[in-house]
Amino acid sequence: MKKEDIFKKLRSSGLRPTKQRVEIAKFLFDRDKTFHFTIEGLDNLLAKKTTFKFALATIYNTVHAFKKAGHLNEVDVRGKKTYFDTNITRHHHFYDNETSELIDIDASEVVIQKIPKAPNGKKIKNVEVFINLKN
Amino acid sequence: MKKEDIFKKLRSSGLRPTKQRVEIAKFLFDRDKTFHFTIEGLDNLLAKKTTFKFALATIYNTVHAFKKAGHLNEVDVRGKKTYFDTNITRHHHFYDNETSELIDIDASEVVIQKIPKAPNGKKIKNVEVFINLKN
DNA sequence: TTTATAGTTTATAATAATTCTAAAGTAAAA
DNA sequence: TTTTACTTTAGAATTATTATAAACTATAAA
Repeated sequence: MKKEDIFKKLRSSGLRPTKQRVEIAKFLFDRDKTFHFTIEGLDNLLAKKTTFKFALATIYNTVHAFKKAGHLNEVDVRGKKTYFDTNITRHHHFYDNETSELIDIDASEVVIQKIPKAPNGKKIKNVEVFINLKN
Repeated sequence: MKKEDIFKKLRSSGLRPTKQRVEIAKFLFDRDKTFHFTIEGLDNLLAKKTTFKFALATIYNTVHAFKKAGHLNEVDVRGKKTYFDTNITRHHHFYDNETSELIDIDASEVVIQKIPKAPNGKKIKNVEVFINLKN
């Protein structure tokens, strides 16, 4: 992913391509596979993998800005920390309780035959399947 | 639900039937329909609906003791607060983002036709379907 | 029944994750 | 350039939850 593309990605979603945002975007989006993370985890990884120094608040700000712009998804996981996912397509998750690890499941791998209809006046926004794993 | 039954329920799961536990158990389990709550919500309701005074820590302790004993389930909901559910059978949920309300879906109302197999050496513990609602 | 003991409750302090604040810094517009 | 609006930052504040340790209480033992 070229620097220009990152700039475009940021600009097109109304985000100024600051040093911090570009570094974080490079780290998050320049990869082949989906990446799941918590803010704390991202903070640690950025500290290790980049020479740049980020305020924790900036990581919160940036991740939320990316999420708002649709570049990141938030995942429902039981527990205190919020998980994010670079996979923004509709998909599902395995969750390994032992390791607190999330694994993506492509939407095509889950077929639901029957589902109840939404209650009074409501509509179904989306259906998430969450598969808990054990050893 | 008679007081004796509550005593039994508590004793049989190794919990002394203290005043606090009996009151909270009555409030939680003596109802026809499933009840979903957060600790904060339960605290407010207990303050309104009972004459008894509970320390917040006791509510946390008690709810966790009930959960550990299998009388309550914890539900995965995005957000800071932990949700609990008096429905301890395997089931699914609607979640109404507008009102932060959970609605139970009976297991029989969801039929999944296809599901991926668990990764390397892991087993599937359970499958949760979470249906987000919109207006 | 008392007494002992082990489990409970309580107020408060501590912790953890996250958000807020306001000052200093920086990208882009004028 | 200069200005303006957006960003970053360190640290304070907030929120949900857990830990602590002293007072209390249900139960077992005498």
